[in-house]
Amino acid sequence: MTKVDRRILKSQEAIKTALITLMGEKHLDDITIQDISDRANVNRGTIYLHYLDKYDLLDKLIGEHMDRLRELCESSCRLEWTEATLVFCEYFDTQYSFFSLMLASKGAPYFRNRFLDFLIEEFRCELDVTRGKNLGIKEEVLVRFTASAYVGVVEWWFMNEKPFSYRELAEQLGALLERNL
Amino acid sequence: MTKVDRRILKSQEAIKTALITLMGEKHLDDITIQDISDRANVNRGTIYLHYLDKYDLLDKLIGEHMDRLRELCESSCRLEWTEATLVFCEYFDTQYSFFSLMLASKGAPYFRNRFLDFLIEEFRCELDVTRGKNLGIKEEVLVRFTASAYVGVVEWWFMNEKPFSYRELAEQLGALLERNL
DNA sequence: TAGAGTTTGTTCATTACTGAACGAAACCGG
DNA sequence: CCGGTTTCGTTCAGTAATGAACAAACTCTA
Repeated sequence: MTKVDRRILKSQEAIKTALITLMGEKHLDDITIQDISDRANVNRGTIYLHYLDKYDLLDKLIGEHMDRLRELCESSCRLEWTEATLVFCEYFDTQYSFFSLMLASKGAPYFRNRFLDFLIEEFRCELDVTRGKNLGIKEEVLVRFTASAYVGVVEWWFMNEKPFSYRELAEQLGALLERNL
Repeated sequence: MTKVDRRILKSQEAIKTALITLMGEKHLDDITIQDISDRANVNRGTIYLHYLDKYDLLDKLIGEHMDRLRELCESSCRLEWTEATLVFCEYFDTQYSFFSLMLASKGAPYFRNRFLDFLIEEFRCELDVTRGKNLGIKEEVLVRFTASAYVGVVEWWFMNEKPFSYRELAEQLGALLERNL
């Protein structure tokens, strides 16, 4: 990873936080590129230097969060699901405003799918259907089943404004994962 | 006032706030240009593009506050001293962290003098020693007398961490000014 | 649906900022 | 007092961001 010009990092950072705060105020469709550049205090053209359009911007923004979750996953892949889930839920908690915004906003389905795909990918490489409790169950089915369940619970947790701590969430989810994977 | 490139404004803003926060942590003499550029997330050379050195930077920073006070003065020059002082003290209050930092830090004497000079200048053009209560008193003396008194009280107010509200400060100062100018 | 006004996406020349490098000055521990 | 290290102030070629302009697409509303 070669060193990136700080101007690029600063511009992108400003643009991304501008989009996030704007999404807290109105729907993505009602946000113009001008709105974003104004809020980011950046020339309108600068946005096009880094992103195709606002959807690409949101896409990359979500992608970065998924990447960070993936990193967390890799750095704790030796752990059991219970502990790995704790690491995840801790991240959810620290990024609460972002995730709840993503799940609550109009763009929710898009984010949901990105998150689902991410989990499917992660679960797949940690799985073994050739023995044990899952003998006879198709990998594709098991993975989809579990990932959907996972997303559903996380989504519910955010939509209900953290009805309990992220530690409890992790405990419950962890137990259910152990049972199924 | 022609429109300034936003890059200039952003750089200068970052550099100035970097200096202010650093001055809250250590003495100006212990702050290096590198410290400032790191904190501002700006190339070291960029600082030299705008300022001669850290003293010039502080100088310009103080100057801007004096300019703002001068503007306040002009936009309310029709007012009596009591009301004009209220406008001043309100500004002191909103910029509390900056002013108390300036008066508390090692560079205090320098700031004090800038503030004193500013007041002397302002008082001088509002003054009339050819009649009334000040007949016979030299302008130079009266102006210096009053400005020093003013600075002394403001300094005391900041050093003692706002022993009372800025409104009270303005009332008291205003009354004393009316008596002397 | 016509037409006025936005928003978009792109181009262009200019400007500010960048990282890297450098010698010179200042600082500091032995 | 010396030699090593830090900080300074400056140069440089390269790059990112800028404001202005433009035609095209889109969105109102009359």
